Order: sequence, then structure tokens, then C-alpha cells
Amino acid sequence: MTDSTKSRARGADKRRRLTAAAAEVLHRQGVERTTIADIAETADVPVGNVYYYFKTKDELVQAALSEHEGNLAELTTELDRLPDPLDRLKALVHAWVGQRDIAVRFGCPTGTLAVELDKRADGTLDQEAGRVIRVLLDWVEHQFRALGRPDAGDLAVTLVAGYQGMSLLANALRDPDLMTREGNRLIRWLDTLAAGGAAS
Amino acid sequence: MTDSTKSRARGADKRRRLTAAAAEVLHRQGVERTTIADIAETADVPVGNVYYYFKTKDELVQAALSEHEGNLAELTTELDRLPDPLDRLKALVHAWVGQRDIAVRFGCPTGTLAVELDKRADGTLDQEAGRVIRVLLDWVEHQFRALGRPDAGDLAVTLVAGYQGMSLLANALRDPDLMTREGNRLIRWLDTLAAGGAAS
Amino acid sequence: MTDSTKSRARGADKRRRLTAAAAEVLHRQGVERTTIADIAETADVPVGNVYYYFKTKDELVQAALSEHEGNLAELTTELDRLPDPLDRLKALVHAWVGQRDIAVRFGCPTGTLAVELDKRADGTLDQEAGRVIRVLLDWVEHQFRALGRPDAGDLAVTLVAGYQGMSLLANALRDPDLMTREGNRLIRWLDTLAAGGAAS
Amino acid sequence: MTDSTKSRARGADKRRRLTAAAAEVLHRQGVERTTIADIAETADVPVGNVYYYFKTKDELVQAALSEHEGNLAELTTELDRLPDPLDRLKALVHAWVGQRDIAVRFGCPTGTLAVELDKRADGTLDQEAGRVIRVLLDWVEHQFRALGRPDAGDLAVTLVAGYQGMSLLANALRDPDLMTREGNRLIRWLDTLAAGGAAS
DNA sequence: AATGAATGAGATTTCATTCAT
DNA sequence: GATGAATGAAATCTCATTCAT
Repeated sequence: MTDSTKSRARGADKRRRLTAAAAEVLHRQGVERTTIADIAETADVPVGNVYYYFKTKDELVQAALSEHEGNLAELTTELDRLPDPLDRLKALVHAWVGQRDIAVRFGCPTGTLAVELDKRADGTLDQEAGRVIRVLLDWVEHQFRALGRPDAGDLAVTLVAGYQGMSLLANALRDPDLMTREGNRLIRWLDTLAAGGAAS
Repeated sequence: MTDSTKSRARGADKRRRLTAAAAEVLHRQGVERTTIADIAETADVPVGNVYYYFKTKDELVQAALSEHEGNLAELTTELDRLPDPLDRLKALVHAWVGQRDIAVRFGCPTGTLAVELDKRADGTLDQEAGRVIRVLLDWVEHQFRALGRPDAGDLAVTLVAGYQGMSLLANALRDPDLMTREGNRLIRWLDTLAAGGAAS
Repeated sequence: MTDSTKSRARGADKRRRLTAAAAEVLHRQGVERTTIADIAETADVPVGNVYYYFKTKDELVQAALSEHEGNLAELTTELDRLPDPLDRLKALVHAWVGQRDIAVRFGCPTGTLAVELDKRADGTLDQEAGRVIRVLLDWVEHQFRALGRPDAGDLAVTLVAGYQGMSLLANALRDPDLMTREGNRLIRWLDTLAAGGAAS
Repeated sequence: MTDSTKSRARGADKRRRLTAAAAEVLHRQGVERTTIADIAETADVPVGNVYYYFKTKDELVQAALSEHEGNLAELTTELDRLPDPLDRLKALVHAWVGQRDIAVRFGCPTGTLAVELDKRADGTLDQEAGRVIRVLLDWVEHQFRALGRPDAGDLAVTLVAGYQGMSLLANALRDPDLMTREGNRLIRWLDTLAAGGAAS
């Protein structure tokens, strides 16, 4: 390994640490209450050095969003291995419920980011979280379509809205069981749909 | 009317204007991006004077929440006039859809406040928005119970989660039609339930 | 004097002190080397308070320029009392030479500001100093025109350029006598012109 | 050519590129608004490497000044080939006017550097630009002396001040014609002088 | 010699809160 | 009660300079 490779590796590592720290801390504390120093400390990087990797705080927010988008891509790639689209959707719901402890404490990372960023009067980043949500919607719609549902788009909205809604409530009420109960309902609903029932 | 009565009246008026301004501006801009000066200006009250009515910014946030709670109480009082609990719930959904333009732009006032306040590490206010949401949940549950549903609590969570979810998505995607479509689905779902169907 | 008058007076006073401090310190240290703290300290105002009067550093620079423009207006108003335009111009040169100690140390306030501000890539303030210089040029041209010179515009440029050039040299060489010598030459030149000579 | 020779050559080249870049960028942006990174980028040299050639930013400023001094020396060497001192001076003015587009945009390199550096409270470099100006003055004075003028020193000051003044005005007013007009006047003035006229 | 990365001091700006009248 | 002004603690960002390899 040459010197430059090493230092590039070190640099990439720090960037990765900063991105991960940003994703985590911004999720926990929200964008506005998080300082660059918070992120730097979590990533164990001197504050001044953060700006070598990210020119502005907004770039860190963007990086956090990309991290969440990456996590989503990882998850759907995993789920795509399942042969049956219905199984994929049910596994998705299970994954959501499996994350309930984090959701209860801090909400859905992308959903809460969307809420915060949408409040921006300037045009910066205010649609970025929406973009990530759309990626999820598209994947879900794709599964419903594979199940032969002509109303796949609406069904996708219903499922994802169900997830965002239950995350928000579980978070606001600090009630993890709520996630489990609503998750189970969504699973049953998916089964109903597949059983050939009309769209609910 | 004596002087002191007048000034009390004037004072109460200012407090009301500040509360209304807080509710509106905090909803539009979010808690952290809103300055006291923003609220003061909207209420047409000199900045220095705000502190006579509200000792801290947090008290203004609290007041905004109370305002939203008041709006909710007004709405449910109105709905309570309807004799049929099912009609009440359907009218509630209609009311939600009727607010879609605001929801699309800024989300549900209470829901987005809940998201922001839950990020607080300190214990201040972080449960207050949840409290208001619970008031809504309780009222909805009460209707389902009146309809004879033993799973009224779960159904209430489903309905309110549906509302929060569709508000968040409509907001994130800037799509008012989404509110209409999901609203219609919720109405159909309520009808299904009443028709004696199993919980979906 | 009412309370509000008093506090308005205090406020106006501070604004004046800040403007004067800005004019002086920016002239001595240059725009880029001067911090808001420098100006605040000179004006004996807490740093945070500066922003109550001037929203940005640029506004302070603008204020300093206006101060210099005001000084110029004061001077020309004074000179306008002289009945003979030639006397006015000669008195102007005398005034310049009279300021030689400051010019030697820090150059012409407006000229050096023009040099600094012209380096700005963004469009902010980069023409403002030029504007003040044009005010001087216009006044001088007006005098030459009153003397019946058809080439008044060119003569004005020559006179003002002479002033800017001698200020810059005196400053760069730290030589106050240079101001005196060049000033005398300008006076002789003005006399020559008035004696009916051709434009030199 | 040995390796060390090559690398010495390469090193000298880098130093030259950095010096040229410093001269250009510092002239365009001013000392304070120019970062080492700006100069490094213009010279196509990695930032970290700059410090191998110049220990501080001040040394880069010094180098830029030397570059301008070198340009001046080149010019006067060229002019010295003309047999008649009067022709030399007129050619000098022509050279100035020929540079009018740059002067209009950024002023005289040495003059504007003098203005910026003179603002320094510390003793660093604050006389260096003055030194370069003096070199010019000396050369001009030499020509006037060769023309038999006893007041050669004053005449030199007048000519150079004229140049600095017209550059500053042209720059501040963004008017290239001003350079042409004042240049013509200086030429006529030189002719007048040579014709045996009294000093104007 | 070369170079990407690191560092920390300092600058501007914002704003909740308090003060003086 | 009312109000313009004051205050200072933070936060973001910049950059000359240094370091490690």
C-alpha cells in the first residue's frame, strides 16, 4: 500500500466516520439543535477539520440523508432476494417493527428529517428528504405492481404513510408496543390484499 | 370601563395575539428557526414587551401547543353535535382533508411540533405535543367505543396514524392530492368497519 | 425631554459614535484588517450591540463612506461661500495639504477605500467609493465650468487625480513635504489656467 | 542532466510559477482577500507544497512585489535603449496607457499594494511597496536630470503621482478613457517642459 | 522535496434574555 | 405595563500554518 493510498484511506475513513456521526446525531438531536462540534466530537475529529471534508453544515445534513438512503438501498437489496413480493413487503414491515426502539426514541430518520427540512424558507435541502421517501415509495409500489395490483401507487402510499404515522405516534407517545400492534395490522392488511380482497 | 379594566383587556388581547402568532409562525418555520422577534412582529408587539407575557421562548411554544389543543377541542365539540359516532369520525377525516393545503405546506401542526420537541435532550416540553396527540386519540377511541368496537384503542391509533402519515407524506412530497386519496381510503375503511367487517 | 426622546438620543449617539469609529478605524487599518471588535472598542460599545445598529460589517463600511461623503459635503459647502471659483479650488488644495499628516500616514480615506473595495469579486460596495469620488469630481468640474473652461471635466479629473496621486505617494514614501510641494504646484497650475492659458 | 539538477530545475520552476501567481492574484484580489490556496491553485501547486518555497504568506507578498519590480526593471531597460530621455518618458506614459484595461479593473499593481500594505500596524512589509515606487521615481528623475532640469525630483513626483492618480480614478470610476485622456495630457505636458517652458 | 490532511485561533453573526427608563 | 436598547454566550465558517508520511 503506497503512502498516498494510505492517506486516502485515512481520509475516506474520516469522511465515513463523519457521515455516520452526522446521520446518528442529526437523527437524535435534530438538525437545528445539532452543532458541528457535536458531530465532530462523535466522530472524534477536531472541529476545524470537519470543514476539510464538508464545506458547510448543510453538506453534512445532505451526507446524513445519503447515509439513510444507503441504508434503505441495503435493506431493499436484501429484501429483493425474497422471491415473493408479498413476502418482501411483510419483511419490510418486520424490519420497521424491528427498529421500534430507535423509532420510539427518535422517530423515522428520514421522516423526521423531512419534517425539519420542510420548514426551511430558503430552497436549500427542503426537498431532499422527500426524495428519499420517494425512493421507498417507488420500491413498495414496484412490489404491489408485481402482485398485479393496478392501484399499486395508492397502496404504496398507504403502506408508507402507515409506517410514518406509526413511527410518529410511537415516538410522540414513547410507546414501542404501538409499533408492534400497528405493524401486525399492516401485515394482516397485506395478507388480506394478497388474498384477492379489494383495496382497503 | 375603568383604566385598569381597559389595560387588562388590552393585555389579554396582546397575550392572545402573541399566542396566535406563536401558533402560526412556529408551525410555519419550526421552533428552532423561529425567533422571538418573528413572533413579536407577527403579533405586532414590541420585542421587549413579549417577556411581560411569556417569561421564556418555551412558554411561547407551550402557548402555541395550547392553541392547537384549543382548536382541536373546538373541532371535536363541533363534531360531538353529530348523533352518529361514525359520522363524527368521517367528518373528522373530512376536516383533515379540508386542511390539506396547509398540511401540504407545513404538515400537521401538532405532529410536526411533536417531531421537533421530541429531539430535546432536556426534559422540557418534549412530551407536551404527545399530550395533545393523546387528547385526539382519546376522542377517536371514544367514538369507536361508542360504535361497540372492543379494539377501539387500536382503531384510534390506526386512524390517527393514518392522518399523521398522510400529512407527513403530503408535506414531504408537496402533493395535496395524496391527502384527498388517502382521506377517501380512510372514509371507506371507516364504512367497512361499521358494516361489521373485521378490523383491517 | 421625554423618555423615548432620551433613549432615541442615546441610540442616535451610539450610532454616530459607531459611524465615526468605523470611519476612523477603517481608514487607519483598512477594511479587511479591521474587526467589528476593533470598531466596537473604539466606539466604546459592546460587540454584540453593534449589530443592533448595523446588521453587517458591510453596513459599517457603507456608514464610514457616508461619513467621508459628509465631510466632503461640509468642506464644499464651506468653500462655496467664497465668491470666486478659482479661490474655491485653491482653498480646496490648501485643505488637502492641511490634511497632509493624516494623508501621509493613511492616505486619502476615500481613495484608499476605493482601492480596497474595488478588489471585491462580489458586487457589494465595490462602486460605492467611486461614487463619492465622483461627487468630488462633479463639484470641481462645476468650479471649472464657472471659470468658463469648456474642458472642465478633464480639468477636474486632472486636479483630483493629482490629489489622489500625491496622497498615495506621500503615504507610500511617508513624506509629508511631498504633499506640500505637489500642492504648491497644483496652486500654480490653477493660477496659470486662470491667467487664460491653454489647458495643460 | 542529473536527477538533482532536474529537480532543482523543477523546483525553480515551481517557485517562478508561485511568484507569478502571487503577483497576479494578489493584484486582482488584494492581499487580505487572497488565500494561500488561491495562489497555489493558480500556480497549479499543491497547497502543502507552497511552504517549501515560501515560509509565510508575507514572503509570497514580497515575491509578488519583486515580480512587479522586475517588470519595472524590464520596462526601463527597454526604454533606456531610446537615445532621448524625453522620448523615454513619453514611451513610459504610453506604456502606462497601454495597460489601461488592467489598471481600470485592478489599479496599478504596486500602487494598490502600497495602499494595502501601508495599513499594517506591525512593521512588516509596510514600506516595501514604497521602495518599488521609489525605484520608479528614481528612474524618472534620472531622465529629467538628463534633460537638464534642476527640479528633476519634483517633476518625477509630478509624473508618477499623475500616473498613480489616473490609475486610481480610472479604477474607481471604471473608465478606461480616463487613462487615455490623462495620458495624452501628460504627454503634452512633457512636450511643454522640453520646449523649455517653465515647470507647470 | 512533496503532499493531503490537520489544527486552532479568530472572525462574523445570531438571538434569547435582561435592563433602564 | 411598555419599550428600545443592551448583553454575552454560542454557532458557523475561514485560513495561515504545521504535520506526518
